[in-house]
Amino acid sequence: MTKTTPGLRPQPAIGSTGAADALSPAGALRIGDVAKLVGTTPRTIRYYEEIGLLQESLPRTSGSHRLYSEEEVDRLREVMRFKQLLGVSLEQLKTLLAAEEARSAVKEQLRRGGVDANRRKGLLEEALEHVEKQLELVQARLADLTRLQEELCSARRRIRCRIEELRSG
Amino acid sequence: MTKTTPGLRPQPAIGSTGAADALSPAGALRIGDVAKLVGTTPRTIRYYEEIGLLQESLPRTSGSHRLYSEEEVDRLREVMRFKQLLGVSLEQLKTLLAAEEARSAVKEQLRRGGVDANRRKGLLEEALEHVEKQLELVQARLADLTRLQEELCSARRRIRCRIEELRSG
DNA sequence: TCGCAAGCTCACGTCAACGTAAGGATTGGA
DNA sequence: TCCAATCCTTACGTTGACGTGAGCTTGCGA
Repeated sequence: MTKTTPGLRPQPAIGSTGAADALSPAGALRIGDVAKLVGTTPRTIRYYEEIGLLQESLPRTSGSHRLYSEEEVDRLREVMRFKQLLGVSLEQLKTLLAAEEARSAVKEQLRRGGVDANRRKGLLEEALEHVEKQLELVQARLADLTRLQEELCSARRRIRCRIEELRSG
Repeated sequence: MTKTTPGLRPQPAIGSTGAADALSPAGALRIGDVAKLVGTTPRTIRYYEEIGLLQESLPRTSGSHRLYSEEEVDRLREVMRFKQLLGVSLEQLKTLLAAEEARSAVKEQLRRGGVDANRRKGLLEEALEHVEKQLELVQARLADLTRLQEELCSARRRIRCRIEELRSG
């Protein structure tokens, strides 16, 4: 706690330098605010954009400061969550999270009122595939972890039993 | 698949250059065999030894080739399992896996017939603490993964529903 | 209008976790 | 005995995932 403690945990605060709502697009956030919200650093966000894990954050401000919508914040949250829980590389995450892109493409198409049913169905099925792939991974990991947990529990039982033996025997 | 595909998956084979049982100590394995068994490389095993994650593999052959017992292979398996499932650094693993050391100390003491009950109890309680720490971590991870799984399941449901709507509506 | 915190773009630094190559010693089978 | 495969140590290279300035521009509260 010598410095200013950059804060690794997500901050519930929203306003960065005071009260700041309704910037250019509705509810746009700057990179520093986003970083605090999700518990990371601006550099990391830029890096994720650099390697194509996040889109290029268009549009920016009249200058060239990045602006983020709530959706993009959610996307970032997903990225970090999958990264932490599945322990996969960012490269793998790029393909794994293609689902989100399909989903947001669906939303986008919905908003524009484009009602090409075939195209929508295609996008939905694509999204479905990706989600199923994610599920497979998550469930495989869950199975492994559950086995590990069981083994640890029985190890704990055995140890407790031995201690008990020593105490009474 | 252009090169020789070093083989990342654990091999069920045991004999390395043919049939090799009963070397110096009973059932001793050489580093290459161990690597194949657990699905890694000799370099990695040496590295783990170098940073103190594995003990120094004593004794060696009359030359200075490392020899491993089944116990040491199991230890390595544990290391890799925790690493993959918990996604922690090797440094953290060093403290986290101290449990195994306590447990093997107990076994060691048992084999030697040393029946200092107090010492044994101490070791057992130490092992218990470590196992409980491991369990906490595993269970926390399990909880997070379970939530993620549920969310993915409901996302899947929603997508399927929409596809169905498109099909019949 | 001014000032300063926060952003931007290079570009180099870093740290963990190994890979890889060099040069030589060991092993176990033919 | 001999030799190809394996192993040894030492040391430098690499890759992913950011950290850390430098030098400059922007945003915004006083």
